[in-house]
Amino acid sequence: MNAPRQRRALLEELTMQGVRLTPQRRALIDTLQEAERHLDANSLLELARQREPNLNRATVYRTLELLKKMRMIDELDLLHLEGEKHFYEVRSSRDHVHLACFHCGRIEEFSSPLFDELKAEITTQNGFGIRVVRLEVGGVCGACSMAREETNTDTAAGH
Amino acid sequence: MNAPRQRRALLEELTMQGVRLTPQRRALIDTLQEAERHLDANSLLELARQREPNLNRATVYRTLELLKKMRMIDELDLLHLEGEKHFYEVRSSRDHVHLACFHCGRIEEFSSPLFDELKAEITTQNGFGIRVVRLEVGGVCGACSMAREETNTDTAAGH
DNA sequence: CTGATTGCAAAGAATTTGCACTGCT
DNA sequence: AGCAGTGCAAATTCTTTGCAATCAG
Repeated sequence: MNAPRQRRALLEELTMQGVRLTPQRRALIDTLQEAERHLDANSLLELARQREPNLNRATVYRTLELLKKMRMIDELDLLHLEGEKHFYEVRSSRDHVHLACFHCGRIEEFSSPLFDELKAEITTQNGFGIRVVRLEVGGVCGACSMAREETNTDTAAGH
Repeated sequence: MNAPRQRRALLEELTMQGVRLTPQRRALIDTLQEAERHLDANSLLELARQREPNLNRATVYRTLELLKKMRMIDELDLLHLEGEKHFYEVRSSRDHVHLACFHCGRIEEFSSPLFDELKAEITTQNGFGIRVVRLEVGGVCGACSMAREETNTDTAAGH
């Protein structure tokens, strides 16, 4: 019972800001909020069309731009694991690191007090007013590196 | 007396890895290393052509790909401050944050022990083998936010 | 000598834009 | 009713690719 509340909040926030609520936008926002993975523009289009068949690709980009500007979503690249697309996620209460595994392609999220401290440091030491933070890490995830070690016990070529 | 030494190191590293050293690659690597700002593929092409006029755009991309794979350069987006280009920098000894000012467009670099600790935490807590780290922060830099405050003392709209 | 590297030109992927029409508030 | 929002199709921007010619080691 959490997602519906959050969704309403987003939609309300938009109307409060004087943004018109069209069926297209509703479909896009609902889709973004219910997504279980990070969506790129194209997947978002396809998924949102299941709710609102009358939805154009250009509208997707325009809406993403809008939501980005209103700081309701964050844009990620996930280190270009697949092509040059961007991925989007609804802004959560807490910034987190994205760990992208080059091997299996999985994305882990990780938040830590150290991250928050680092942000605080940036603000105080540089007088920098943070609006967006994007921390992406690429490498080999725990599961994959274990799998690799097993494979490599006989070859002795550990990487 | 530092840059030349570093340059030799990069070129040597490449030959050691059995990579052929063409004039084109030399020009690209020299240009990257002597650059005072973050270069995108197109600026890199233009600058490197001053050294090696016989240099094609495709070669630029292929070389960047090579250097990325060999972990000699890092790729940045700088939060798409201008278009969707990528920017490149020679890997330095220490990872650092990129602070991109939405107002004046300047890029500040910032490194901190906290950042290193955070990376260590990612390794130990997640068993994640880090290969690339990209931390990009967007907002308003110190200089610009001071300038804004002055402008806003009479309007009282402090953001 | 020979396979890696390049140039060229064309293709591709992702995103943006101009304009007439539509529909939210 | 009026203007923000949309669809459509064309344009842009950035990057990749196939293939023949070239060159580094």
